[in-house]
Order: sequence, then structure tokens, then C-alpha cells
Amino acid sequence: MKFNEQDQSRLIPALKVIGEPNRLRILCGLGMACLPVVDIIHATGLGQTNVSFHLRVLREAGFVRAERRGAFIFYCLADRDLLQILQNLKLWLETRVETHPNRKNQPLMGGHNSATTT
Amino acid sequence: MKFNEQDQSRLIPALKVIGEPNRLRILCGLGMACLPVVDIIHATGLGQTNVSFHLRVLREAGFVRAERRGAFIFYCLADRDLLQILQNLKLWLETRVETHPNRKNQPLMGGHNSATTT
DNA sequence: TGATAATATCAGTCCATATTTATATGAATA
DNA sequence: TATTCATATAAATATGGACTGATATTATCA
Repeated sequence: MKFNEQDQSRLIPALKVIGEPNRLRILCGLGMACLPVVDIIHATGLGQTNVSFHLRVLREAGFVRAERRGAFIFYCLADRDLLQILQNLKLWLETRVETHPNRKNQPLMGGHNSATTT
Repeated sequence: MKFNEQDQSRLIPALKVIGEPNRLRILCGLGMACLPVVDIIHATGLGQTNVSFHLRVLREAGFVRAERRGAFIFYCLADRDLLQILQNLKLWLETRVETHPNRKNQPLMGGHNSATTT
């Protein structure tokens, strides 16, 4: 399985967004819920403006959506399927064992092998 | 679905690693293959020492493994299941459509709803 | 309508880390 | 054994973006 340039150009910015620890914390903290910003501020312990900044990044990247309800703006995941993806990643990480240098006896040379060609 | 602190403390560093664009490029470029460093250097266009640095980060985080073969050191994915995870993420990203504010008619208030409690 | 609360925006600073340059290490070869 | 090639390491520097403080915007309430 290989990812072409288009695949990568799609993955890179998305992973960049969720690669930031506090943004991931916000996403995980949201889960299935919808929370107003004040709750996110308290849950994360971050400054209000910092939270607002991260929420904007998440919103513009399509990870969360916002809805104003009176004085509050509620945020929740734009698509909760993301949780499944994160869950898969978590499970994968859990099953990794540092003592196994060759996971699942995967052959080292499993594909194209080159010393001088790309 | 919620991720507790332990889950998050596992996900955060991992996503931090692959959230760096060039490291993700290296992983995607490896795919099923095993490549010597020179190939990775040429494929990415990065400097040799920069590649070496990123490979070390990937290696220490358990994403790749290295094997010396004579004058060359070959790198490949430590566990190619990662490709499936990335593939799922890619597919998810592809199916996201910016014009749909409410993905799959997911209810906005899908869970815990609070304005003042965390 | 003014005060207050919730939240976003802006500009500047700070900090983590990517990158570069110099050098060290390991392997192959003459 | 010295040289060359491949790659890693160390230190310094550059860069991007997280964070902060000030301020603006929006909604609510008296």
C-alpha cells in the first residue's frame, strides 16, 4: 500500500492539526458530547484565547463544528467517525510491544527493495 | 466513546510524531518497502542529517525499524498495519465534504450537554 | 441603554522543534 | 592502513506556531 502525493497532501495537514497535543485533548474531551467553550476551557486548563485559537483551527480544518446557543457557543465533533479512527490507532498503539523488533513476523524486505534507485 | 487520560497520553506522543509533515512523508514513502537512507534522502529531498534525525524519532517512537546491510541501513515500517490506519484516515478525509455542516445528520446534542459543568 | 458574560480576533512574544553545519562512527575497498 | 562512502550525532541556528495580553464582537440582563 502506497500513498501518492495527493493522498499525502490530504493527510499531512489533517495530521498536523491533530498532532498538536492540546487540540487532540480537545477532540478526545469532546467525544460524543457538545460542549460550550467555557467547559472546554475548564476541562483543558488552557487560557480562553488559546482555546479559542485551537477551536478555530479545528473548525477550519473540519474536525469540529460550532453552534451558537444564546450567550454560548457549543462545539462538537463534525463527524464522530473520527473517534473510531482514533480508537483504531489507540488499539494499534496498545498492541505494539517494544520487545518485538519484527512485528507479526513481517518480512523485512516486503516490497520494492533498492539501494540506489528511488 | 471517550478517551481517558491514559488513552490520550498514548495517542498524543504518537500523533505528535506523525503530525510532522516530513515524518509522515517518510512513512508514506516507505509503504511496504524497505529503503536505505540514501533513497529516503532522494525521495524526500531533505538533507541527509535531517533525514537521519527524523528517522531516529520514528525509530524511537516505534514506527520504523532499521537493519544494517553492509554499508547501508535499510528502514521499513515496524508494523505495516499502520498503513491501514492511515488508509482509513485518508478515506475518512476524502468522504468529508465541506458543504455538509451536519455530517450524516448526526445530532448536535449527542451526549452529555452542559453549560456550566465539566 | 449600559453593564456583564461569553467568545473571537489581533499583535507580539516565547518556545519547541526542525534544520543546518561540523564532526564522529561504521562499513567497504584499494 | 588510508581512503571513501553511508549514516549518525552534537551543537548552533532558524522557523513555525503555541501562547499571552489587549481588545473587539456578540448575547443577555437589569
